[in-house]
Amino acid sequence: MEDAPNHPPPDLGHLPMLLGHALRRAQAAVLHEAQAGMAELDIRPAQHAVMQVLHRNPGLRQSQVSQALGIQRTNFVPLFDALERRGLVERRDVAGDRRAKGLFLTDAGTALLARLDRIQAEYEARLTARIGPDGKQTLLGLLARLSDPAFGPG
Amino acid sequence: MEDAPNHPPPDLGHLPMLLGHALRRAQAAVLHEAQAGMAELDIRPAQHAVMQVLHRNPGLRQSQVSQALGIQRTNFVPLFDALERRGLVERRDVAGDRRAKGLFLTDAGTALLARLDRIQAEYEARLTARIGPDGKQTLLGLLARLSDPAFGPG
DNA sequence: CATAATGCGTATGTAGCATAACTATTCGGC
DNA sequence: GCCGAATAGTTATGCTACATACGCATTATG
Repeated sequence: MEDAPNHPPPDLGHLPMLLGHALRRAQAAVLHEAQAGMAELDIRPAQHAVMQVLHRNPGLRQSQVSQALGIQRTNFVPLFDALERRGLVERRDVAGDRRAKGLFLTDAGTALLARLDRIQAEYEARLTARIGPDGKQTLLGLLARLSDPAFGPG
Repeated sequence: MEDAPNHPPPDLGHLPMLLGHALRRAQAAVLHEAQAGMAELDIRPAQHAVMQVLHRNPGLRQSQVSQALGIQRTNFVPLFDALERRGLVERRDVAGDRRAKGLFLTDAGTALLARLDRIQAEYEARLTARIGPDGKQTLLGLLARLSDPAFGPG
């Protein structure tokens, strides 16, 4: 027959009721959609986020950007290197502290960011369509409380 | 001073309003908590899930288990190998199909699973406490709709 | 000025996820 | 019965994410 072999779906027990499991699956699905959209531009979501932060905060130090995004300083380096090799961003020396590097978007980076933002808006809209605007707000609130216990019932 | 340097928090723009971003952070936080609980037993969440499925569905094939959990067949092998080396599970030949292997928990595996389930219940309760039982149900519903578009508004 | 702390970078290891290719076995059509 | 397609499992490999330890230059502190 079509594609329904003798696979009676296994009994997953209460696994679908576990937050970790549901989160993992949802995150995988969403990530997949995000990557599909940006794959043609060869930019990963984390890199896009970096570019967005730099657009609003030119000159930030690496440690500030990576901390703001929850990326480890050490893993930030190759991620940013790849962007710099493509001429989308650059490190400039900081006046007054010769250790630090200020991070900036180039013109090419700013241009690409505009395209990325448009793509992002599209799939964000697709996702929102699945749960409705209210659902999205509710979801964001719940996720924030899970991420950061300090959020309380806010 | 303590640990409040001259870091004025960067402007993240609408990044916190993005589902992908919020999901990634929440998933990282929850995964961290899960791993912390099971680290002492040297079992990872995916392995625990496999054991749970086998407990309810003894004799399942590898492809069925991995498909049910959203793991690729190919990555399932080393994951299961590790469990088998520890004597927690086993592969048995299947009558009627010499290609297939039926998967089973051993007694040791069943015993360990009980401990894992208890640990899991604990941190699941901790997580639920952060958002309330209603919040959890709402969250699970929204995540399911994100994961699987077919879920519709059902 | 010696020492600690900071900002950045390198090296390394592990886990997760994905693809291609292989063996053994079973199935389908003839 | 035989041959090609499909299936179950496995191996090999690469890439990304994430974590830790360490080193180097520079700056801050006492």
